[in-house]
Amino acid sequence: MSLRLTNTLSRRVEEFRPIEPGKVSIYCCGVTVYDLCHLGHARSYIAWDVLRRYLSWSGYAVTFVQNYTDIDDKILNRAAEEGSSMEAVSERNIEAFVADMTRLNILPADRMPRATRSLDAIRTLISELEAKGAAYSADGDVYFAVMKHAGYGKLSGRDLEQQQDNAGGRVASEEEARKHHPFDFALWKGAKPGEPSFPSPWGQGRPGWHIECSAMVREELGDTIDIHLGGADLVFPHHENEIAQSEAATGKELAHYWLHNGMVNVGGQKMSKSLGNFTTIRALLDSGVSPMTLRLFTLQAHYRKPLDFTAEALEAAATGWKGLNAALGLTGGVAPERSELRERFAAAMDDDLNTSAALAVLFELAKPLRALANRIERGDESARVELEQPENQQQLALLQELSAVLGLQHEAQVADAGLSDAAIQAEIEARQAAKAAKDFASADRIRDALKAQGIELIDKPGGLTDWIRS
RNA sequence: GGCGGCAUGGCCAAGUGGUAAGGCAGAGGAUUGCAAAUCCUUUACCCCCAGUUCGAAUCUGGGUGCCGCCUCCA
Repeated sequence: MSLRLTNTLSRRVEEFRPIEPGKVSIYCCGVTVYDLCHLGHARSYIAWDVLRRYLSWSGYAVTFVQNYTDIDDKILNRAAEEGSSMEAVSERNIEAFVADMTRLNILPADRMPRATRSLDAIRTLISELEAKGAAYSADGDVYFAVMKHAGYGKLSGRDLEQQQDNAGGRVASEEEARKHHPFDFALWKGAKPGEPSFPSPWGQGRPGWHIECSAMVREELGDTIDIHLGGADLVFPHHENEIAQSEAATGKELAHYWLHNGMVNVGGQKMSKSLGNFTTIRALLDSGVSPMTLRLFTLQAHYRKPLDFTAEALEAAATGWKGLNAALGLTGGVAPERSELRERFAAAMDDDLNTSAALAVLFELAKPLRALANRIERGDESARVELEQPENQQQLALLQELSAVLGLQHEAQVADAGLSDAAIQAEIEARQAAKAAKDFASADRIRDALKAQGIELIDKPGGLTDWIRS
């Protein structure tokens, strides 16, 4: 079986066939860098990271491009608020983006173009559209004429005639007045006083949001790419407009496959900055949730479905990850050539990236291994011997291999600088003395005190006590 | 109003015609001074109604509830 993906264009699951055998070009809509990334971004980029890892694992040479939108009203607003500049806000948030993605073990894109560095490509594209009569200028702005593009609406299933009379939510503005059609959108926005602007044939100004992506896709990957990625909230208008611009200019299909991830919800509502119900990636990770827990949490659901973010679900993922992590902490092994479990894993992933089913394979692989790992942790030498058996070695290597495809990697126990090993050992001995004297109150006090410092005691048969940092 | 999607055990979540994966929680057991941790075992007929079928969670029709997009948004 080969990879099948849900293509938003057809709203169906389609077999994946690359333009060039063995190669895949991917463009992923990136972030507007006016603030820190939240869990919605994490979910999206984890999903696409897994797609990319799976394609690579399957033998494809993947070229992955992701953009930064570094000029936008929100960035300018933010800069004005804090009395800094557009560049300062962008740079800071790009740095934060890279740091957050790195923590989540998301592979960096092969190239990460920025809107402000792609101005030539943007201006060229707008000129072409203008020459083809698909764009018109009005008072320093340039708009795309949706009525001039026959395929408009093909991605989002929108009918211009039907939508026209309902403009609910649309705000009447000067900009609206300049448009020929309510769905027309700005390719170039004339400069406003005090805002950064760039020269163009239409005067000083800056690019509209949608044209940036069209230009960057083309510049980095060409007229037609294999896969275009993004959040479900980008289907309309962003991706619809992107298609219209690119296809009107080149006359070629922009992307063969459009994949969209579901939203992260909080209390049944979409997590978003405008609703203010968001948790940033770093706030969550800094609160003690491990990056791999977050990864597991998102991968337990299918990427297209909404994912409700709750403390309970996260807690469940944390406990689940603990088991996988224990098994992944083991070393050694040689993966078998063929394996029924590897085939099950691949079959699940081929089925529109069914990571939930793929994870079931990992849990199955990990089950006996984590038992061994935990026994070894507790000083059981026979477990060490069992682990050496070929069957376990193969299972371990396979677990490592498949986990890597999902970007799941072993997390070492968090080092606790607070207590030295010797100090902990001394406390354990004090507790043992108390136990020997049947002074259980003191013994419990010592145990609780250690636990409060992240040291967990494990009583073993024979009156011995091990400890681990929890 | 238009377009799209979802509804599976206490929670999360796979499964798209052949009799319900997996994770968490819970229960029982082992271990422990008691715990914790760990190990073993274990728990569902799929929102409602009607229909198609030998057979449906899975297909069709209707209903109910929820969500996303239509305005910046992963």
